[in-house]
Amino acid sequence: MLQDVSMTNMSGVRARFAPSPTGYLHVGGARTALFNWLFCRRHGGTFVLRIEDTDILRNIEGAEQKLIDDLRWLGMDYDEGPDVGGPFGPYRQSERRDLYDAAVKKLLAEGNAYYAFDTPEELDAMRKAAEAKKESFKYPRPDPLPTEADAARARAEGRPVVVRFKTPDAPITVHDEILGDVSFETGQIEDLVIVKSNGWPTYHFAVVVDDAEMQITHVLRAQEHLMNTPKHVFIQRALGYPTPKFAHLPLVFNIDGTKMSKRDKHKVVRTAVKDRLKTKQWTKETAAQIAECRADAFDKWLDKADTELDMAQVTRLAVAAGVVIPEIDVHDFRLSGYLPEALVNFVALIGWSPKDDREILTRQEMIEAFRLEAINKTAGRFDREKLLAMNTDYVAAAAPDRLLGAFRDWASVSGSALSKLDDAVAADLLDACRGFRTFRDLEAKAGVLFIPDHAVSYEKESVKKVLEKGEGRGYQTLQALLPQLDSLEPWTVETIDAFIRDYCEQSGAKMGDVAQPLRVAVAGRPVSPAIGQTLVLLGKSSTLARIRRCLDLRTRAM
RNA sequence: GCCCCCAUCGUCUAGUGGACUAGGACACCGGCUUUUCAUGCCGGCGACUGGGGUUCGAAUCCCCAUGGGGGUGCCA
Repeated sequence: MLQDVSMTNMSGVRARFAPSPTGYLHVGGARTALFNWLFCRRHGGTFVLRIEDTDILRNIEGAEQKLIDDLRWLGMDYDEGPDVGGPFGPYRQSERRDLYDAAVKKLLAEGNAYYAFDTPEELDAMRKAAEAKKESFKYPRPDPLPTEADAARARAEGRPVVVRFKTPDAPITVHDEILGDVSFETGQIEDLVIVKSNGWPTYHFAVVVDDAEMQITHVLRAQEHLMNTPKHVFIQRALGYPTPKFAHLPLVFNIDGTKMSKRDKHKVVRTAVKDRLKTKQWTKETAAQIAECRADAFDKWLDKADTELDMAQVTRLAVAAGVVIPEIDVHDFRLSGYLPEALVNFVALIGWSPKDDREILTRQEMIEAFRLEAINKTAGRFDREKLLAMNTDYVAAAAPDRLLGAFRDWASVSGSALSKLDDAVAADLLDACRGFRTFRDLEAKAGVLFIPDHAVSYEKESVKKVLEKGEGRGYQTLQALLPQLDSLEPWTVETIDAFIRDYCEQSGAKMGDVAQPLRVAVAGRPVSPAIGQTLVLLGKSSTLARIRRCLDLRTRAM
């Protein structure tokens, strides 16, 4: 097994991405995964996916699969992981309990760890007391240390029994590949819990054991873990493990500098809903009806309890209030119709740069240019505008096949009605909409062409402006156009465009005087692809049917 | 409070003592293209947090201040 690994991994680099299965992959997590992936690919190393599911209560059913799907969508393949196996498995911490148990046993036996029996309430009280005295709380190490017998007695009494690491009384300096040396004085680090009262290891302990057991050489993780590093190094030393190289990545924030969090989704919708309530457009009852939830749940949600409503309910409120829920998870961007390669490129540029003026880079170019030393120390902000611009560039530059494939993926994942189009029509649609920014935008622009003719609704303003104005000049144009379009053969972009041009020449009308009435008649609003493309996408019979219906609706209204 | 990290246009960044009147991209503003909406093209605006050093010379090195952020859990 080990020989097998060394044959394909000349550099010996082994890095991992270690998410906990609590939901979809967050863009911040995706960036961490990406840097690990780029680093491994750059050095011909091995990229490992490990699921950190030691907090049994927080694990969410199906989250692991979602994580894997998102990683795959982004194109980050891993060499070892829960679903692909590998020589250092299993790759779920919940399946590695024996390893942790053996390690604690060793620590306990050598006097590097000890039992503690405090209840959460007692700990809380100690922390509060310290805070009241403006002191920083540090767990008071008992002297003498409790014995195995003490632990047995505590268990018998029903007290919680945890194991704490006996942090050495020594200063420590850890080297970070990005930040340089970071020093901590003696006594700065408390005796942290390494085994919970339910017997499972804490993150700090499991991560150390697994990184060593999996022979991880480089730990690239978010900077929020910097303060954990000395703890981990102390534990590594006590266990006789080598210390991997650390690289703490700068954090990623929202554009306003706040932390990117799933709560932002609720926040945006809550603000919009409160606005509706304030302006009396909605009452709490109507809002609860829109959300399809109980009134008390709605009240609680409004009062900042995010967990009271689920995303489906919040989404209904967002749609009704006309606000867009911000994308936070990778999956959100997928649903919004972004290209994974654009997201990857964009995210790579937060905290890293190839050190020249290139911004659009292929995966291969990123791999070749990737250096740990080129990673910034400064936190970055997630600028959606720039992502959008980058996605627009990627869409414009994508090969037709690739674009079609991505469109198909988006249509099926998002459940768009456009998923029913056959390849030829979808390709025409993509072509007709050139310049679109996301697939969602494309749907907004041309989706109406693929609904039943009788379902087209007419935007009042547009009808007034384009059709009714000037004593119904727009309608008159449609009347004149109708029989001629009816006899137009064949029905192609070229023939339609030529026809409209001729019509304009003969009648002295401007292009807009003809195209706009047609557009509104056919789409219900003044927005659609170029008129020739629009009509071809629609097909001749639907075009005629929609124009007739438009005219008909007018007579009925009069 | 205590500990730790960071600091160039609004945002992402280039810059590692002289080539800096600080470069690029996004956003913004103005113009052009256009049958709509977009796209595209051209131009413009716009930054070294402050103060002390070091040096012939500092965006670049050091110190202090200020600001921002992270940590301070039987979460990861």
